Amino acid sequence: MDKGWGLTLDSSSCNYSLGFFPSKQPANTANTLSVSKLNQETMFPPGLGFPVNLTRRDDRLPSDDDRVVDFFADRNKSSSTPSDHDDHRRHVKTATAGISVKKENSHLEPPHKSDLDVNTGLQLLTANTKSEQSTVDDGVSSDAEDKRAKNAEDELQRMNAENQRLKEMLSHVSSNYTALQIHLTTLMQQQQSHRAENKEHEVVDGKSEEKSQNDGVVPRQFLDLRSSGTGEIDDQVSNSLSDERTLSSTPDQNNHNNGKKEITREESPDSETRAWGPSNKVQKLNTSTNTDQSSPEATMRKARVSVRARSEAPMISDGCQWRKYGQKMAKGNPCPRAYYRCTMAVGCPVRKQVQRCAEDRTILITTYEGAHNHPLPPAAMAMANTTAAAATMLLSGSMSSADGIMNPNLLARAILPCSTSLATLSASAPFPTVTLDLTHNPNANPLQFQRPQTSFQVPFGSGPTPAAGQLPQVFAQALYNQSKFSGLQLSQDMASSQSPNQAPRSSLQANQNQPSLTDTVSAATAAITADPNFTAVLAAAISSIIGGAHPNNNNNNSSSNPNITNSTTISSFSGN
DNA sequence: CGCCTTTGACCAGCGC
DNA sequence: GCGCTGGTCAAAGGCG
Repeated sequence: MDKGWGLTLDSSSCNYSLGFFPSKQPANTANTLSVSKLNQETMFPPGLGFPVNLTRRDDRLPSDDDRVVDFFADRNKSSSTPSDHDDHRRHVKTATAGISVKKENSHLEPPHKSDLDVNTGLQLLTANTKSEQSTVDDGVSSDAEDKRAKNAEDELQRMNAENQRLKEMLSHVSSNYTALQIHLTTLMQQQQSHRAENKEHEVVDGKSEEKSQNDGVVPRQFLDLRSSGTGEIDDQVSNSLSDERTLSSTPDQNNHNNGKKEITREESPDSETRAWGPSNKVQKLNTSTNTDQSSPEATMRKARVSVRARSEAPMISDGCQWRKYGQKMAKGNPCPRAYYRCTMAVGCPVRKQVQRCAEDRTILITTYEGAHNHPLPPAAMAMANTTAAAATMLLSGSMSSADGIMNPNLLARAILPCSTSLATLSASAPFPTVTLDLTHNPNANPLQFQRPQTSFQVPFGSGPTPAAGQLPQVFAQALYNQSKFSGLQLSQDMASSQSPNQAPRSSLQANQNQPSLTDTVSAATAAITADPNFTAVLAAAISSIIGGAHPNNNNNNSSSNPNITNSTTISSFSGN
């Protein structure tokens, strides 16, 4: 494995890891920061675009290496009375503050005892308490109590010191991330200026690039921050980003798509892209001031994600609870448009419109607006994170563009980098809108695929009808397509037919040529998409990588879903 | 009884 | 200013 950012999925330990891999390091020895699926409080610190292994130990959850749990187990065996046991439990919980950080073979600094396992002290405490217990049993009184108090005090001090060290580690990681982000921004700016000089060339290159995209040969690896030996950001990403800017700045380039409805500025006569609520102000806002950008909620409220999916049901099942508050006949569409608001929490700003497509009434157009301000059930995480990520990228893309115009190609490919025909941006609409066209789904349902050895269960909530439950399928299909082009590599038994050294592009070809591998990929995709934490990680990663993304995504806390039974390494960030 | 849908009224923005 | 349109509100009624 080369140097760069990567995401590893270790389902055997129920961990996702997103980290920076120094050169030639296997994933499991990389300087990764892992997110424990078992912990309910997986954190995505606002300043950090990637998850940090700052997890809270939960003694209700079993873990092989959780020495807190082990300690309690020992206490359960040796404790004389329940009250005594509870006292010890409280004591230890207070001492450890319930926070542990595990760093795997850090290359940033020499391994430290506390880095390897913060709970080491607990072993000592266990030994101490055990010896104390026997002492008490022998009838020796005051000296033992003093000794115990002293030991407890020492432990408290030690834990405080450990906590301090952990804080330093966190700030160190945070500063590293900030430095990387600044570096990325600088490189992108340099590339952009460089590309601007060669704009004439870009016009020509743009044609060939568009052709390649239409052929579906050249993937956009939107999470590929793999870098060269000096830790610099891959040129491909920078080129890609600057290419996008160049292309978007020349609208004519977007029309070289053989008449297909591709990533273009949507000239939709459909009224679905019209103003929505206070959105009528948007045109003013676009032309006058962007003061609302200072308000994340306001901007999130404006960004809209429209999903087109085939469904016979009146409304797709996305896991959320909605209340219909209005229905209108929209111009140009004989089908009424229904307005829903999220009722999973009081004051949740998320709304959605549901309307059938005028041209094809089997297509249900669902437009989401806003970000949930409450925890979501697992069934709702996929959709919520997808829309939130799309909205975040839409806004961040529009803000980060040099000319102040959002970058449709980049954004659409960031959402669905594999299939440019699936994502459409509407710049003409009052609101910046991402349209995910998920109606092109000729393949079999990957979620229904089952490997002989492994069976993946999909936790998405099924709708009242099969059609109503189709949405996760199309999302999985979209991700499946993405995986085909982003070099999704499966390790061990998941992809035994593929060499681990195989280049991602080769894996692309392998995917196209080998049905078995395609099935494997689809199965893995199903498993991955079935897990809401993955989408959370993905959304956070996307948000952080695209740059300046609004980190206040509330969709990062979800319950675990340890359905994946294989150890899978996603090297979709690998590129060349 | 509480929650939900229905549906007409109301409001705001935009174009003529 | 007026009409059109999109979006929201809220009263009324239905349903479990």
